[in-house]
Parts: sequence; structure tokens; C-alpha cells
Amino acid sequence: MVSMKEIAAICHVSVATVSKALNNHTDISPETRRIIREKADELGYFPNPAARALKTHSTYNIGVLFYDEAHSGLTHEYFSGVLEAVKGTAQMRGYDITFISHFVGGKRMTYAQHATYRNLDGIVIVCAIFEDPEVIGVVRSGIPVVSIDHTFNNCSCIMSDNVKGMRDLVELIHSRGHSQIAFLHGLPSTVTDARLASFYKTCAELKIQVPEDCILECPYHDTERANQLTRELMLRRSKPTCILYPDDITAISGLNILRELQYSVPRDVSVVGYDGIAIGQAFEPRLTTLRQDAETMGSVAANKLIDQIEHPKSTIKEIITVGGNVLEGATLGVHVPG
Amino acid sequence: MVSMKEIAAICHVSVATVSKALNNHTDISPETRRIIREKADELGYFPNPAARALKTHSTYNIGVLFYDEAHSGLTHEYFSGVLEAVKGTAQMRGYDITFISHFVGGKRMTYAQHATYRNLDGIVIVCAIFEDPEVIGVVRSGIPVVSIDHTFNNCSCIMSDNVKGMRDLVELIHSRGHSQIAFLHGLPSTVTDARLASFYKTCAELKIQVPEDCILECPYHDTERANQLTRELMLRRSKPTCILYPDDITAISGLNILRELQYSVPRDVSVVGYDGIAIGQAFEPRLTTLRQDAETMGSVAANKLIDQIEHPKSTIKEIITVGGNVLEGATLGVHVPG
DNA sequence: AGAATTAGCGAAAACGTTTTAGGGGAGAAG
DNA sequence: CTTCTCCCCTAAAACGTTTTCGCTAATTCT
Repeated sequence: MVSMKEIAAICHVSVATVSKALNNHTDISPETRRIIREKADELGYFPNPAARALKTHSTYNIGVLFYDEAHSGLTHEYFSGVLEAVKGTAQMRGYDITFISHFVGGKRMTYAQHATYRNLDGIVIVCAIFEDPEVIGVVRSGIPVVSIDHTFNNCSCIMSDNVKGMRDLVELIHSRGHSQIAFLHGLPSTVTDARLASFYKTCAELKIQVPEDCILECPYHDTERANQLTRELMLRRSKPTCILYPDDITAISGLNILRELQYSVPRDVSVVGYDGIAIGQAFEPRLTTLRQDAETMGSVAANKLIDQIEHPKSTIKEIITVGGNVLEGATLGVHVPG
Repeated sequence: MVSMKEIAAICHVSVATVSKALNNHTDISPETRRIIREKADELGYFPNPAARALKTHSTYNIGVLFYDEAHSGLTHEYFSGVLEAVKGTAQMRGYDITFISHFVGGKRMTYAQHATYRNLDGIVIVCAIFEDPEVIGVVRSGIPVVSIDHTFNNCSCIMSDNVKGMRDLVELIHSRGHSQIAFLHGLPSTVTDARLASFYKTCAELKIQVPEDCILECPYHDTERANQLTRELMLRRSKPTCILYPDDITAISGLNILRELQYSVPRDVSVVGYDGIAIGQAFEPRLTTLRQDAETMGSVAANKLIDQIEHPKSTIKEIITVGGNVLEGATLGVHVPG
């Protein structure tokens, strides 16, 4: 690896001058700056990140907090889509990404310790247990943080627009003649709460009756529970004409259970999901769902974080909502009353 | 952050002594070593990785090469399962992981340059274009490398046992009475070639006729192509009684197309996938498939790599195959000839 | 012309570690 | 008593940057 010392020798200047030339300091003449930069490019010089980190505590490394207890985070298509976009955008801007964990050198440490240990320039919280004291610790650590789908105090947040998403879905369902909607929602969280509130509000606006026993809790991706609830719903005297699942995975599972039970989808009952994962659109009938724009979310998050790292003063902390699109497939049919 | 200097001051020894005590050098008396270690633990000392990297060029950081042109790598359940396991195992052993890319500081560099730039201790090639000169460059760079599902010269490799996997599937299919099997295989690669060879070999052993026009190429995860081929197959005079897809995604897609075409699965035709992704097992009828053990693969890969990093002499380079399990679901039925 | 300012550059310290070479002291051998 | 070993430890250099301070020479001002 070529170092500043070699460049300095070749250009007959001191190491200090090379450093300043490459870092755009003002006390270097344009001429020497040009010469030094040309030589540096020619030799393929890159600053040694270890040496730089030692002096400046900046590493061009951003941490990603990406944890879920089931260790299925990476296989969750929405989150991994976000991660992929964070990764791509960060790399384009010259940052590498590192996963934050609890261990280093065989010893347990907190997330915040890990982040300072590695001198991470900033952190994107993609998926985590937001109430975990350790996660809170990260937010309080002073390292710039951007979070996805959860608002923390005093840091920017990229939110999928769950309010609009749910409204769009309900409006679509309503426009297809449905008034008996069952809503299976995930466990309480920022996301679930927003969707739930939006569901109630939109139904109220559209004058859709919402019996309490049609609002059921079903953890995200819990196909067992979704199947069970689906069976229960279809055993009732007054069956729903449309079932809204917490996500596409449970929706696909529900769809297949309904067929198993000899119901025709969408003739007998309509099925709607949430997320817009690929497999849901890959076969017929395509799933009606709301596609969350994971790419935009991840990319906006990375850009926001890096702005904050590079211009801490002039970057305002804000909540940015990213909208999704309704994908209408044949699992949602027209309901003819009576 | 507490440094060696502070520990040295407290223990009334020199910084060099602290370093040697913590690194198990022999020229430190057991007594002083004990004292120093106790103090270090008490103060929560961790060596500064930047300073250490500057001197030793080792970072306790391993790189992951994880690229695919469609930027869907992270959303590929098998690969992301492997990645998750690599990440978990590496972290347990004190290593962080970093994605290797083409960019740093806005400039393009090769994978190998990136890896040396960041002083990565080793690299796991999880998913990449193995013929890419840049990837070859990584293997040749001298940095320890372990690859998944592709054998490179002079480096360890973790292979999913595609030969056994395919044999198990074909034997199962045969035992259910099928003799007209259509095999949709992926684009040529180490993996595809192994499966294809195993398919032919097993069919020969079981005396299953394999007409050439029943062996069709269908890129992995290409549901469009899978659907098209499925339609074509079912228009033939002599239809297959079982279709073997390149992966679960295309299998699920094919399954639904078949239903769309009013075929009953498995009564009219059986469907078999490969991979064992979660969604395939989450609804009825469950997909018959071969579950690849992504967790074991990733974890073995990480352990092998770290062994190689820490004991370069005594770690032998080898090809380790990891077997999978047949998952038999109701998409494979018994075929009654005639 | 002399004084004051400024532009351009370099010397050296510092970041926190590892490692080499060597030194002091105690005990053993002569 | 001197010399040789050996044990335990330290001083100092080195890794590759960044940054502070100061210096020289050139330019501007009085």
C-alpha cells in the first residue's frame, strides 16, 4: 500500500503538505495541490483507514442494527430489502457497513460499546426491539442515528407511510363493494398502531361497520396463527367478505387454507396482504397488497445518516415518510351484496 | 475509552508490560500478569482496533462477498440464511463482518483492493459471479478465503450436497410411482451441474427414462420462465406426472399456474422444489422439496475461515459438504400408472 | 526603505498499540 | 569477588495519519 510518505518523497514536499493537499486545506498553493493529487491518483493512493481512525475517530463505517430474536431478520424480505438499499447507498457514498452485535473478542458488550469500540460514524437501526435499553443506549450514545419505522427522541426517522397505506387499501376494498372486513393485525408497535388507527379512521369515514370481533391479533409472519384465525372466521354465522392480513406471508398462507376449505378466492372471500413481497406477485392469482418501498426507505435512511455525519450542523433531524403503492391482484374481488 | 497508558499508570508498570501481559507473552511474571489483567477487566478495557490494525494489520473483521446483479441477494432466503449464520458465528468468535464492495470514498476499486484497504482478516464468498476476474483476484490476493457452493483453487469450500440432495429427491419421486419426470434446472454453475449430473445418474440407476425434452433450462427464481415452461409441458401429448423445479420460488409459482390451468396437484401432476424456504412449508399443501441447511453451511464456513486466520499452518484446506433433508409435503402424490 | 502582513510550507507531536533491543538485578558458577 | 545467566521489565521506535505551531520569503502598507 502506498503511503503519504512515498508521495511526499516523490513530490519533494513534506508529509504534512501531502496531507493538507489531499484534505483541501487552504494553506497549500493550487499548484502543489495539483501535483500532489495527480501523483496520488497515479499511484492509486488511499488513506490508511486505521491510521486515520486513530487520529480522527472517523472510519467511514456505518453500523447497522439488525436484530430479531428469531434470527430471521435477514430472511424477512422487507427488512432485507431495506438493508440492501442501505448497503448500496452507503457504499456509493464511500461508507462500508458493519453489523452491530453484542460480542467482540469473545466478551459481551452493549451495542453502544460495540459502536464506539469500532468507531462507527453512524448507525442505522433497521430492525430491533425498540424498547430494549441497549437500543435506547445507542440512541443516547451521541453517535448519529437514523431509525427505520420507529421514532426516537432527537434523531431522524424514516417511516413507511402506514397511515396512507392502510387507507389506500381500505378504500380499495370498500370500492369493490366490501363492508364486512376482518382485520388481522400484528403485535403492538409503532407500525401496527399506525395501521390500526388508520384502519379505524378510514372505516369510520367510509361508514364501514367494524365489529370488535373482526379485529384480531396475529403476529407478523405467524402462519400457524393466521391459519387458525382464518378457519375460525369462516366458521362464523356472518363471515367476512374480505380478510386483511398483517403481511403477505400470512396472506399467502391464509389464501391456501381458504382453498383447502373449499372456498374460492376471490369469489367467496377476498384476501389482502401487506408488504408487496416478490412471491406474492409471482403466481396467479396475484396477491392484492400494499407494496412498501424498501429501496427508497433504505436509501433515504443512508443518505440522511451520512448527511448528518458529514454536516452535523446543517442537517435537520426529521421524520420522513415514504409512501407505498397498492398492488391490486385477483385475490380481491368485487363483492355483490345479498 | 480506557487505554493501556492508564492501566500502566495504575499498575505502576510500563505500557509495554501491559501489552505483553494482555497478549500472553512469556517474559511477564505470573503475578504482574494477573494484576494487569484484573485491572483491565475492571476498567472494561478493550484494545483500540484502529491502533492495533495500524501495527498488526489484523482487524478482527471478516469480509463478506455477497453480490448479485439483480440486487436481490439479500432477499434470497437461502443466501440470506447462510449470511445470517456466518454473521452469528463470526460475532460469537469476536469478529465483525463487513460487506465487500467496489467503492470506497467515491472511487471504484476492486474487491481485493477493498479487502486490503480495510485490512480484512479473511473473506467468505457467499454469493457472487464466480468467473468474475475480480472475484478470482480476491482468491489470489493471499487473504484467507472460504467459499460457499463453489470450489476455488487452494481455498476451503463449503458445498451443499447437491448430489445427495438430488438423489434423495429422485428416489422419493420414484418410490411414489413416477416415471415421467420433467426437470427444470437452473443456469449452468457448480450447483446446477452437480444436480443435473446426479439427476441423470440416479435416473439411470432407477431405470427411469429421461427424454431430452424433459430437461429444460429455467433460471433460478425466474417465475415467468417457470410458468411458461409449465404451460408448455402440460400441453404435450405425454405430460409429465411430476415436475421438478430449480427452486421453491419457481415451484410455488408453477404450483399456482397448474391450479390456474385446472390441474389438481398432486392428483394430476406432482410438484417438487428445492431449497426448503419457509413459505413453502407454511401453507397447505406443503411443498415437497429439499431443505438446504443454510445455518450449518454459514456456521461451518465462518468457523473454518476463522480457524484459518488464527492457525494458518495447522488448518487444512478442504471441501466440506453439508447435507440437506427431504421435506415431503402433499404436492408430491402417488402416481398410479395407466 | 523599513515595518507589517500574508501565503506557503515543514517539523514535530499525537493517536494507541506492538515489538525489538537492551538493561538491572538476583542468583549461580567459577 | 568476579563473571555469567536468566528473569522480568522498560525505552523507544514504528505503524500512517492529522494538526498545531512556527518559520521563511514574498507582498503590501506606511
